[in-house]
Amino acid sequence: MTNESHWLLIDDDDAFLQVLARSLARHGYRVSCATTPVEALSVLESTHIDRCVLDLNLAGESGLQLLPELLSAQRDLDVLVLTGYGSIATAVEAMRRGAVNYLCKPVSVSQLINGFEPLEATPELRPEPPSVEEMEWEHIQRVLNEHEGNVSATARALNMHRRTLQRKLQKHSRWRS
Amino acid sequence: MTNESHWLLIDDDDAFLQVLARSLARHGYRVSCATTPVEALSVLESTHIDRCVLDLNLAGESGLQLLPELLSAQRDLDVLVLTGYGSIATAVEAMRRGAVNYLCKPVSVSQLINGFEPLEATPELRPEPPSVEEMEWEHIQRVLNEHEGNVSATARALNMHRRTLQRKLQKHSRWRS
DNA sequence: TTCGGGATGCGGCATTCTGTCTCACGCGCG
DNA sequence: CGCGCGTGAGACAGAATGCCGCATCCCGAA
Repeated sequence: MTNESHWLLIDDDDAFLQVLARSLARHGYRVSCATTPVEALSVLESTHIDRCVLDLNLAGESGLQLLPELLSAQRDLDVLVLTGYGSIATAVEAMRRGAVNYLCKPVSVSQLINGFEPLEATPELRPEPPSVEEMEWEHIQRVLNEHEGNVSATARALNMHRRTLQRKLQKHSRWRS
Repeated sequence: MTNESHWLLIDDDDAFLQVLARSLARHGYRVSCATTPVEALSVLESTHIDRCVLDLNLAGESGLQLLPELLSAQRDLDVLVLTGYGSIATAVEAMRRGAVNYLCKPVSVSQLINGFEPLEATPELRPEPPSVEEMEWEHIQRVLNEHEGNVSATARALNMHRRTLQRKLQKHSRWRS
């Protein structure tokens, strides 16, 4: 039962990329890596890819922007969006742009592989009230996204001090990555 | 410039349904309502619907389950999922099941209408800058209501200490009322 | 080119808020 | 009655916040 799927991993964190690539290779997959949008697109031009793992937090450009470009480069591509700081806003946006799934780090390799499977029986996923912290984080993400990552503008819009927002972002990025 | 779109609103909260229906009617839309899955499906059988607003928190059954049934009843239906407690998991699941968008209550009517627009037509709609404090308060109110005013239960659901919730409620009731 | 405005990251410090523990009280129930 | 549960509130250490400053960058106007 060999697996012929060819994966493309896109993430600006090289260490993470290598670890993940090794794990997938051990599962019998062919794996390519890219750390930048241009690199990813050039891979797609020369190779046929089955499954693509896209990190949203690419240095500089957002992976959200890259997603449609990937799909137009190869229409039958399955793209799974992976992110360190997940939010509903980016999740919906990613799905609307054609991702097949959206997961938050840290994920296990099996979760990742499973994430590409079509709608399996995922029953009883009923919404439960999120904690205020999750709520706050979601909201911050949304507004931050609206302001294109501008921390100062986001802090003003959120009516909170820039220093406070800074510290919140710091803490979350530590815990999530 | 009349608008011929026919909407179907599905929510088990009748009051919410009526308010929303009235607002949409004022915008020139034709609006039907349903409070149960069977009711919704029967509407779809007799009428052609353009836009469907589906609440995830239907009494008993999850709206997530109803979503594919709606789409199989009418294939060209645009379904926007609306939920009180948003989460990444349900958002992704809803999108995978064919929703065109996923929004969290409370939403304005303009947000709702805009949520049906395709991505290209969604430039920068930023009607209000919601502050993080307002967000927190809204959320606390909603969960408090859900727990019928039980402070202890609400604190547990919100993953915060009862004492802290107590103090927040106190402060708000003083300054606001 | 220089200059000014704005964004960012970070240190420090006084003030505020939160987590935790504690007690007292009320209420329904077997 | 005792028991469980919810509520309100005092006290105090530790964490978070508001607010100052300073040092970079980057970028568009002069």
